[in-house]
Amino acid sequence: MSPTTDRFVPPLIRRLRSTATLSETVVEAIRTLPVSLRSYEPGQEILRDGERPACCLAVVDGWVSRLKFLPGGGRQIIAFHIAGDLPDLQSLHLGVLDHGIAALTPCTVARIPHEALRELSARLPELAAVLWRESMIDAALFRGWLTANGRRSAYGRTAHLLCELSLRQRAVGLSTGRTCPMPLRQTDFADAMGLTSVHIARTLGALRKAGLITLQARTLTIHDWDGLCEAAEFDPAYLHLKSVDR
Amino acid sequence: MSPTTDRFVPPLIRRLRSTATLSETVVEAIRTLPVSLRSYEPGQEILRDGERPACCLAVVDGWVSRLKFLPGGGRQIIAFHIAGDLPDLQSLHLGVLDHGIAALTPCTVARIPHEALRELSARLPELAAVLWRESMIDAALFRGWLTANGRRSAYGRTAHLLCELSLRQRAVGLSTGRTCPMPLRQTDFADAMGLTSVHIARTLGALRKAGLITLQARTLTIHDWDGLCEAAEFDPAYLHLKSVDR
DNA sequence: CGTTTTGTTGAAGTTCCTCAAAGCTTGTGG
DNA sequence: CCACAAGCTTTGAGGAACTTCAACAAAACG
Repeated sequence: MSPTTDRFVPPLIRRLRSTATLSETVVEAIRTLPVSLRSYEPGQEILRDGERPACCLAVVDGWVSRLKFLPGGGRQIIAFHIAGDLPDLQSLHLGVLDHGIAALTPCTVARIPHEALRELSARLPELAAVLWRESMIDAALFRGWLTANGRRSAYGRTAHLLCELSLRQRAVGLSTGRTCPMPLRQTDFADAMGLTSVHIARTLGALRKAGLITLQARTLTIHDWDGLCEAAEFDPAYLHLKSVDR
Repeated sequence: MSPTTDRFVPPLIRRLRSTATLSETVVEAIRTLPVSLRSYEPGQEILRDGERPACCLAVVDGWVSRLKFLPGGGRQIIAFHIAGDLPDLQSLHLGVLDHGIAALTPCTVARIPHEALRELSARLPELAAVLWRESMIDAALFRGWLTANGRRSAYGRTAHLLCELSLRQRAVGLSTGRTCPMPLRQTDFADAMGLTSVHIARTLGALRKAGLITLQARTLTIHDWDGLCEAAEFDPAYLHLKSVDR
């Protein structure tokens, strides 16, 4: 196996196994995919809104965000992605990208040619099903965010996002215990939840004062998971994880 | 052809053709799908949150909404669906439903067994691709709503939703000219956009006073499409329609 | 034609925003 | 290793957007 494959495959498999059962055949097939790696600096654009990419992306390490810009200058983050995620699987069937993809932290991203994915899926329906499922989970997260942002207060919304990001990292082994990486700036929180960074500061302060979390040095510690879930009205069903142990 | 098929197929084909090119083979294949029709009254539940449906739905006539309820009593509508739409295509690969599906108006819905869809897609990769694409467009709408609700004022948001619903109906031949059906109550607008129905009343009043629309007798008339688009910062790209003529 | 649902309007309250300044981190070059 | 700059976070004060409560008007429905 090439060193590229060795870096690219483990996080992806880990992610796919967190939501579905993979046969060894599929794992072996994924190992044969021809990918190229590239690294990005925070803020750097990976794919531009309106592009017609010929590859799908897989996050190898670091964090990636997907975002839309409004003509009037507004910025909305629509998703955060961690190692193992496939942030633009949809481009396989949609052609034109309807949002941008950018590095949130220093990160490494693999590019998998559409061609290769299509061929392999055609030969291996099980792989096609896994990918389709993965793209459906992507959509489920949008639904989760839509209701979080639509019907929760700033306090509940923030708690909800922290629950989600903590659980997703835990599900792929990027965190254990009560602590996890949390590299988002307050402007990132703000643009994800449709608030201002000033209000995020106050809201995080309130969550801290309530004894639910601490957030410093890009690390989140959840002191009271049940309390945070309650504040968030958090129901992890929309993440479609195989096991939701805590 | 059975009378059931005769009612079910035309709107679906019309919808699929609005976003993709269909071969005659695929159209013929769709005609062979075994479906059953059922009618619902406004507000009636079609599928319940948490269910594991064994069928996909296709809207035959009327409007359907997808929604989530929060423990605290909040209600968020995450999508509106019109004739030809496939409102829970995702259940084909997701198993558990993470939201409810309900009738918005009197409507007729077709049920297509997962089994039948899977078999047919396996035999006809072109059909699988069309369905996958359709489910990706569903996700694209969530992204559109997420940014609309996150980064637009009530005024812009409302304008945006009206633009979308008008254009989607136009794309499948459910409206022509400046007018289209608009059966939503103000509470439906409110629950879709994360606002209160009282504020919707004021916002619709403002759009009316600005000379952009009139909305009465469940009919929307857009007097100034360009003006409405401008107020909405509307870019139809996220609908992924084949032609966006106006 | 009465009853129920839906829409409109007013007044007061809350949440969140804007503007602004100060404190804190993080990173960089000397 | 320190000094400084740049970016990020915190806090305050005032304002705008949206909500709540409430009453009434207008459709829709049987």
